[in-house]
Parts: sequence; C-alpha cells; structure tokens
Amino acid sequence: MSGLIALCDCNSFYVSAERVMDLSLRGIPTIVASNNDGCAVARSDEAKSLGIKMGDPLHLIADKIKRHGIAVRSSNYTLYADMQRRVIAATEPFARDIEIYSIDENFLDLTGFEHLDLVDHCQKLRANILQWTTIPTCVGIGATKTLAKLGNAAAKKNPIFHGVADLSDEHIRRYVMDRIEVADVWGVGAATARKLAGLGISTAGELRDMPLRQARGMGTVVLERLVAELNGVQADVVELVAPAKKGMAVTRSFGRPVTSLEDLMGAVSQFAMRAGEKLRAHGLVAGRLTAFFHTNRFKPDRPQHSVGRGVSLQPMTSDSFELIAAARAAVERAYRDGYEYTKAGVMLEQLVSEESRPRTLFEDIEGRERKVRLMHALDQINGKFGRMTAVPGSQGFDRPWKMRADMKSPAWTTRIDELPIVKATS
DNA sequence: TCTGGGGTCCTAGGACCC
DNA sequence: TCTGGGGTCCTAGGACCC
Repeated sequence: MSGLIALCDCNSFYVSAERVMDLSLRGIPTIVASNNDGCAVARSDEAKSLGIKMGDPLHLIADKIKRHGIAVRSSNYTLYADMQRRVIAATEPFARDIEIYSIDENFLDLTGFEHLDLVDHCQKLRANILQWTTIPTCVGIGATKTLAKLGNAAAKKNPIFHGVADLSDEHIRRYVMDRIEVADVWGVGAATARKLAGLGISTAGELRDMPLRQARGMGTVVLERLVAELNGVQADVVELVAPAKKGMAVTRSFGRPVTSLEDLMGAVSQFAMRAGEKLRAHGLVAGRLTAFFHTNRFKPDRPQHSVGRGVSLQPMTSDSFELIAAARAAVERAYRDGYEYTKAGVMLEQLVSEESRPRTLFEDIEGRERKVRLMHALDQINGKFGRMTAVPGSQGFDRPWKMRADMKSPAWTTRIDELPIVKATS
C-alpha cells in the first residue's frame, strides 16, 4: 500500500451548502455562524476579503456586517449533513476507498488509478461534485496524508493550480514546500510553531529537513511522524472503516445566562437525553458520564465558577433516563448558587458496543429489556415527528436558556414541508 | 544522616484538528 | 445583550504493586 492519496476539501463548505438552494447568497459576502449565533465558522471568499476571520465573534463585527451588507446564516447541520452525503456519492467513482475525515473533507485512496493522469482525474472529480451539488472543491495529491493536505492548502491558496495541486511531482512539491509556512502544515499548531521558530524553522520544507531524532526530542512522536510524512513515508494510512468511537459529548452555550439550579438541571437533562439518543444510534453503551458547567470565561472580572463531575455508570447503559439521573446527581452535588452560568454539557466515556457490554451479577434482565423497548419507542417517535417531540419532563418546558438561531435556513432537502417551491412566471 | 527500583494502570491536561 | 461544538492522541505524574 504505497499508492497515492488525494484530499478533496469543499470550499467554504457551510456557505456553499447554504448557496445550493438560496440563490440570493451567490456572489454576496456570506458567513455562517456557530451555534447560538456566536462566531463566524464559515466565510465566503467575498467575506474573507472583507477581513472576516475564522472564529470572529459576531457581536464584535456587527458594524462590519451592516456596512458591507454581509449575509449571515445560523448553522443548519441537517442541511450540511445531507450535502455531505451527496458530495461523497459524487466522489465514490473516483477512488478505491474513501476515508471521511470531516464534514467537508475526504481522503481518497488512488491505488489502481495510477495509470491515469491524476491531475486530470481530480479535475473530473471536482467537475462531478460541482455538477451534482454545485459545491466547489480543491484537491491535493501526495504520497502521504500530510502531503495531500499540503497540496490541498496550496491548491486553495494559489490560483496557478486551478484547484488541483499534485505533490507527487517533485518540482511542484519543492516549490510548494519552500513557500508554505510551517504553521500551515497539518498538525503544527501555535505551540509547535513557536518552538520551531526558535530553531529557525519557518517553512514546510525546513520542517521536512529536520532530523527525525531532533523532531522526537523537541516535540513528541506526533512531530516525528509528521516529519516522516513530509518525507513521503506513510505514518498515517487511509482508514477503510471508521474506528470505534471513544467518547461522545453534548454541550451547549446558553442563549442567556442560567442562574438557578432548576434551569441548569433542565438543560443538563436535555443534553443527557440527546447523548442517549446518540449512543443508541451508534449501538453503544457508556461506562462513565461527566457533567460540567461554567460561567463566562470572556468576562474575567465577573465571578467565575467551573466544575465537572464524573460518575461511573454501572451497569453500562444507553438508557436516557439513567443518563439523566446520573447527570442530575452530578450537577446537584457540584452546583453553587450565585453565579451566571453560560455553558454546560454532558460527556460520555468508556464506550463499548451494546453486544460486548459486560454483564453484571444480579442483573434485572426483564427490567432492562423493558427499558430498551421504551427507548426504542422514544427514538421512533422523535425520529418520525422531529427531535424533542417526546421528552422527559425533567428538562423543563419553557427552557429560557435555549440557544439562539435567528437566521437559520429551512431544511430544504430533508423535510417534505420545507422543500423549496419553484413558481412559474410568464 | 541515611529512605530502592522497577513495573502497570489510570487520569488530567495539553495540543491539535475541523 | 452578544465569544461554538465535538472529537483524537499523547504525555506526565500519581496510585499502587512487588
């Protein structure tokens, strides 16, 4: 297995997904906001050139948005997940295997396609995705994932590549590596970049030439593997099947601060409920649950409080009511009055598949089966009529803390009552 | 005054990713 | 008024054991 790897990445994915159906956004500077309409998490090219940065808090760029007429959308994950599915379908004919790396990026194993002109092959891939979904992409090709990522970064930044940079070509590889900053290499974050700068390493090419031992000594095995990958030695292969999940979390910032135990319990109950749904959807059970909550860290002058309490789940479970009970108990113990809480969450760890769940002594088998059937019925109802149709009363009914999403597009492609309607005019 | 030398397992926290 | 959510991997260091 030493074939070439491609990384295909959707340009400004959330914005491009919004533009599939909403033609009014095309050509207009557009950003998509994070949950709670907090920060900019996707920007169109037009928005980028107006200086909008990834992660910019919306309330700090409000005047810029107004001044330039930037369109804003709340994030619509149902839409993005559906678009992702379509992008993958359009990609499948072009690779032996695909590893879905994130919602907008796929690694392609190009083994078996080497006899083709790979740049041409990847241009056809881009054209196919564009035709099926209208979503533009860029592609990087290389001997390792790290090189494919690097090629992708080059293809996005430099128009001479017309969207496809093939780093299996030595000249192109050298050209790109001498020009890309080391901080833009996949796996090099701020902390590592700072250390490397101290050694006079500022480009991808200089990192490639760093002795492996030095990389190991300065960083960790992670950096050592990274240097190997830049030299074309595979340390990270294309995964054929998704590895088992190790943990899961449901966390949210609140639309407005929570100041009572009752509201906090309500929120955490809802998160535990949702966490149970996710577990069951993956056929998993959890052995440990942690509930956490904290005040606004961006206001250090205000009283701060931050806690997380873990409890072990015995027997291991995916039952929402058991998860809710565990989460509520943790919150009750950790709660302190007199603070404004702005975020909370439930995290699940020690996940194993339902079948390989360890059995406990004195297990109430009948009671357990009843609970499983109840959860199944709950999932069916909520799957059919929408999330939160049937909910436990413990999460409260008015939910003053629920997050804001004031500019959300419809579920164009996944709900029959929200399909776009085309009106004929003559 | 002087207080071994390994192992293993687990957890918290850092770093990084999209 | 207003600053996202959800992951992975690695290491250091503590607890415990012989």
